[in-house]
Amino acid sequence: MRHDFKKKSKVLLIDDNYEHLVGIRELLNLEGTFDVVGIATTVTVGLNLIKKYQPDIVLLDMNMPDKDGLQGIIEISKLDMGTKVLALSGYDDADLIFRAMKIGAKGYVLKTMASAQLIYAIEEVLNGKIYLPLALSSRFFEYFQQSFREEIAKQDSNEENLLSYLTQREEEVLELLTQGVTYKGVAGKLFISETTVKTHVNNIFQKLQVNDRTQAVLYAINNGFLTKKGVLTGR
Amino acid sequence: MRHDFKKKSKVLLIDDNYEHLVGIRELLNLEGTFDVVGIATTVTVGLNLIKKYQPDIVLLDMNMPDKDGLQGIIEISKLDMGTKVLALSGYDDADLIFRAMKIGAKGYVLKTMASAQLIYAIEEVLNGKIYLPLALSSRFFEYFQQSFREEIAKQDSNEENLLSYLTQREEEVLELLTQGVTYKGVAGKLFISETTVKTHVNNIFQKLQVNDRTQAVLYAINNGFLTKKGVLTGR
DNA sequence: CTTTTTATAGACCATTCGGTCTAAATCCTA
DNA sequence: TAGGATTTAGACCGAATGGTCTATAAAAAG
Repeated sequence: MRHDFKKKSKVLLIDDNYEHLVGIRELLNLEGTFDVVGIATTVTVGLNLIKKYQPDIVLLDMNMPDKDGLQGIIEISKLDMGTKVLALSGYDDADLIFRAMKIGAKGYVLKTMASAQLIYAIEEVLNGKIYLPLALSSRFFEYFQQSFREEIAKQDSNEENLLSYLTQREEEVLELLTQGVTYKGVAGKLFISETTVKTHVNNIFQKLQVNDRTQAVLYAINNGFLTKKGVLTGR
Repeated sequence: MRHDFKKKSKVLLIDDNYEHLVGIRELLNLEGTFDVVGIATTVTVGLNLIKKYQPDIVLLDMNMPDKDGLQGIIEISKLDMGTKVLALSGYDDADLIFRAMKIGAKGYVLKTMASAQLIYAIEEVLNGKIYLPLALSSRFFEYFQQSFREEIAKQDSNEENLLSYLTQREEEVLELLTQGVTYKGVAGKLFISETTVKTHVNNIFQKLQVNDRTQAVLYAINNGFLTKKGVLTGR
């Protein structure tokens, strides 16, 4: 399903570089299928224009003087108007790309890109797709995998993961501990005596080599206990 | 920099469907630039072949009988031989794609794809790149953004986040609590009396509406306290 | 220049938690 | 079936934690 042909798509531009701003506006106007409803050189002004004109898409420069471009994306999405954000930047900073995509940008393009590519990116995003140039998506994936590397290393290391020494029952107890339940509470939920819970908990401490419940909970969280349980699925 | 021309790249195939396995082998042999050093119909056998032949790349079917394909990726990377994994699957399951990429797959291709595309994907991965067909990378990004949506929602909701009521000092104390430090420990680290720490902690409990330190720590973790502090950056 | 907030700290007490020891019933395995 | 692991549970004690109240000095807000 391609986007609506009858109405021109409403576009809003936010960039602190006025020359660039006007340049893009001219480019989009020449294209004929876009209606640039507003331009802004600050995020704050841009947000007000978005509220007023309800554009379909916003081209947002990541390097803004008044506010962080990332914060801009968050605030636009908080308006909850379904406005799509295409991030613009001069640099192919992997971390920036990752964070922009993470908080909901529909695409990320470099200012150095050919104008035809920019047009294409805008159209793709308007059609509900996500646009990342090949080079940037590579950077993205590298960063993505890197950021999960340590996390994975912990979870898959069956040999070093002290959690694997826990018995079934101890896991159940630990799971309740990670929900902030007290001895009494655990006893009630598992239908066993409070003393028994204490015994289990003490054994857990021994196995995880910690001294108190807080440390046990932290160990569990930092070593994939919850993700294994499916409590935090999707992460 | 393209990959080495002098030596053929060593490829290993793991797929429980023998017909498919042989088909791909023929395809790669015909291509002439690949050396299929082994084929396996189970992950376990595949792992042994990898140890023996040290292939440059492994084409790994995600839908295996003996072990999960995801587990296969993890175990291959645990061999720590730099073996690249190209995931094969019959379905474009967003969750599966996401998880495969998360744990380090260098690419993901559908079995229904044209053989020329498969060849291309293998070459890209061998050249150190990451290959995802456009359609799949869209699915990936959708899933990616979806999985971070709730997390973001919490962190940016300044209005509902009880953490914002904490004073500077209380935040410092809470940060130490999230490291499993005791009253005595906090007192020592902040150079204040133990009583003072208790006062702060009690105030924190009031503000976060919890009853004990474990619950406070859990609230902090679940509401972006650590990520704001930059402790878990990159996530 | 007041008022409020924040940071500090003590006293007191009840509750919870953690450590250790013992022990019985059950389950699993060799 | 004998031995080991698991789950259950009690007793006892000291240490840590949580609740409440009061109070002072400094800092921030008005």
